[in-house]
Amino acid sequence: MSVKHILLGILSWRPSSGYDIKLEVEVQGRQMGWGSISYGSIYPQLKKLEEKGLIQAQYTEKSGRKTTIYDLTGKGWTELSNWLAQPPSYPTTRDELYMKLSFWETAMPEDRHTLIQHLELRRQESLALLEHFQQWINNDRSAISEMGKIAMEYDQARLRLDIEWSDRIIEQLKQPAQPPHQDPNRLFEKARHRRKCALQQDGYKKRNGDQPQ
Amino acid sequence: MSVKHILLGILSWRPSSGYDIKLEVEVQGRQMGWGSISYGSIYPQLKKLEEKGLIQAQYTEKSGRKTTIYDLTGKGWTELSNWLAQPPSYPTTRDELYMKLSFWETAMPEDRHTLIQHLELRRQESLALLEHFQQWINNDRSAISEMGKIAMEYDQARLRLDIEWSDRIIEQLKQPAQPPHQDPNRLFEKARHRRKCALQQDGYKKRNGDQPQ
DNA sequence: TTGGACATGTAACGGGTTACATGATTGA
DNA sequence: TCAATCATGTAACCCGTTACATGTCCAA
Repeated sequence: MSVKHILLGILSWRPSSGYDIKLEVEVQGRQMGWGSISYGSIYPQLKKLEEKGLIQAQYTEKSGRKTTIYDLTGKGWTELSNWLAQPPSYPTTRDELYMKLSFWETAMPEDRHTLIQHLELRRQESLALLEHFQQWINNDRSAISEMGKIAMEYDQARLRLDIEWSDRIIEQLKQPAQPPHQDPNRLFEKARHRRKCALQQDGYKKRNGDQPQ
Repeated sequence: MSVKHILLGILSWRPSSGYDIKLEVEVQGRQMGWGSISYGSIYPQLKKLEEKGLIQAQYTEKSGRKTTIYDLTGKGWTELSNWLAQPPSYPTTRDELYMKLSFWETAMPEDRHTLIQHLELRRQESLALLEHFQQWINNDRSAISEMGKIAMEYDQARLRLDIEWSDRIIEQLKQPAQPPHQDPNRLFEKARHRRKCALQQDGYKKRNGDQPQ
């Protein structure tokens, strides 16, 4: 889950410097849905892993520049295996768009246009990622294992679903607003009222130069 | 993206105490893919939001117990709207299973069984979540907006895809191992060799009581 | 009368990013 | 010679969780 394991994993592919790792994560991470990892995270962690004897430094020259290449030790390989054998925890995604979708009705029901823009942005980003993928998977430069391929195909399927749903939601948002699917306690009505009152009161305060507290 | 906005969002649904919010996030968060938020995060943040004048406390009695109910102020509502109007950032998911899938080939290619177990666990978890959803969406107790419904349907579609793919991958893993999809530099071969050497060397050290460093 | 839900808090810690600092090499 | 890339690091900070502390009310 942590940077530590990602580093061990990347080093299992090939011996690398901190700089290499950063680049690798930048590229691979794009696919995998993790963003990049900062140097402030990588270098200290590499030191720690070396102290623990999980990786080993080798000071070499690489095209004229000196760099420190790390590789896994036996202990490192077994540590990596142990981690892989642990049952993975269920992923949690904090999708800002999804959250905004859930709060939209109470906070700004009158403005469907902005929400459509958000969805179009998302659609476009997913599409870009999908294309990036499609050219990656057969680029003949990168090593892709049997499982790596499966994982990528799965990712592509997910992206296609995302795009499909973006379209579907945009379509619906262009139609006139529907009443809530269900609302046994008239919550949305109340929320709208609370909002109106709160905004009015605020306006009143401003007009009279009232300071809160 | 932060706790702050989630709190404002939840409070837009209905005025709530810190305790209420925790419960709400527990239930809703299940669906939405965010986990829960700790009290250590909620209460201090509520104080801060009150200081900033985004929310307002009201000390009341609720079925015999005194609680502090917060509600949005006008300023709070506009802050929430402003946030909603910001283009959402593309979500990053750190899926441990996905990562393990990518590292599996180099670190433990011989053990496909454990990986199958991971996938079966994932399949089962996704299925449970899907069922939870299906009963939620028509429970006639919760308020579900037009967009909330769409979001949930999208989630269900995603979960069904996840389950479908778990099955597909499990199926493939039960077949004999395939060679890499592509590997122009014989990376996987090399990795296997590096691993073997590293483990042997480690074994050697142990046999001779050699201390690292 | 006791355990469990309700209810609120805080201090220490952890894991990460940001921003900053430094310097070597290379190609335009 | 100057900008870009390669390369490594650190200190301050941010945001959140964990663990702990405290107390009330209700039902079995």
